[in-house]
Amino acid sequence: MLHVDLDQFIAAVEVLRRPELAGLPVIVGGRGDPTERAVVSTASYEARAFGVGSGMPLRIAARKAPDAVILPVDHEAYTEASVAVMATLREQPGATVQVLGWDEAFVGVDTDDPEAYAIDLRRAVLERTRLHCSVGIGDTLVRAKVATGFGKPQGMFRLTAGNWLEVMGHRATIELWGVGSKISKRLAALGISTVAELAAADVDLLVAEFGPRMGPWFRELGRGEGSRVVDDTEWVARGHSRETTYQADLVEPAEIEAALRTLAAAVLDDIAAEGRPVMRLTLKVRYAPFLTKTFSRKVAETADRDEVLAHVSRFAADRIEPGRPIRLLGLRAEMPMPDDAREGHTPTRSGW
DNA sequence: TCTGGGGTCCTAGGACCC
DNA sequence: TCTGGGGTCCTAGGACCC
Repeated sequence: MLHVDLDQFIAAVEVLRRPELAGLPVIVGGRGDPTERAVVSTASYEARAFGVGSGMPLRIAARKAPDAVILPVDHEAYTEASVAVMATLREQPGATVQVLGWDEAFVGVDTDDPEAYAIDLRRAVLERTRLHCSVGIGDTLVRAKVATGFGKPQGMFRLTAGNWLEVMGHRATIELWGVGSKISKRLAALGISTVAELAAADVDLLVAEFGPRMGPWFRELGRGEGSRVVDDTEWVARGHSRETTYQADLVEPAEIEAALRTLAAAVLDDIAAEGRPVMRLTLKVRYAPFLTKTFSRKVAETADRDEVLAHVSRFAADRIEPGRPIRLLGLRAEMPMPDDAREGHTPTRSGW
């Protein structure tokens, strides 16, 4: 199977509609104002050369690359480009497409020459959308996904059971898809630093540290093993959420109430658009400067807006500490899964 | 340097039931 | 004195990804 990942997707979309930006350091984030609380969504390769990367506070990015063009995030433009890319992938002969995000997807295909297929696919995406992508080829989803990193930019790479350990064995576990900084540190504390060590680790040791599901799963990850199935069943959201970081901390009860209503309205609009009820609410509060609390409450299934709003108000009154400055509020609502989806696999994580 | 926003899944521990 | 065992449901929190 193949994994397709667009190169510097967001920055590339911006450059397409402003050709004069080609070759310049471009940073996209927040409302495009580096004096605000916001972070970098994407930086062009030219901006990355200054040490700017995704997730970095916009203020810091602007300091590192003072001449960079800083643009606001434009979700609609990226969604539109993404739709065109995914449609192109689905048009490829024999392709099964599993979308992972705006700018990446797995493509399942039965072919004797995946490299030739990948070349055709990259050309088709470029012709249709003027966007460049990189392709990973693998015999499992994990190997295909990891392979893409070695193909970037504008290239391709193949990882299989045959060369996995040769290519990945000596690398740090954090280079695996699904191992982040915390897990890599916990693994290191167990004496497991490299992918090869993880692949050969004692599964009981991993179970004791990470539990009955994650333990064995991490060892599979070290071996590059996992699902070989590209799943194109339609995505059903488990929930919807909104969160906002306020430019000035909230203190007054009235402004907190108003902020919550704004969040709730947006979340309820998303859910109403799907015609589904609400089953559980999660409230997220970040007290200044950076203490984050989340609270979760199951509610009687309802599609009634006022009822949900009343739940949110009561919940907030119960949980939010009065008088303490609030930097962020978030609200997530979860929906019951439809019966047909509930039975199925979960494509993102346990599907590996 | 000071940390967005939208998602998913897993684990632990307490309450409760038989 | 020492205090079952299994199961489900619920909430809080952790970790990861794009």
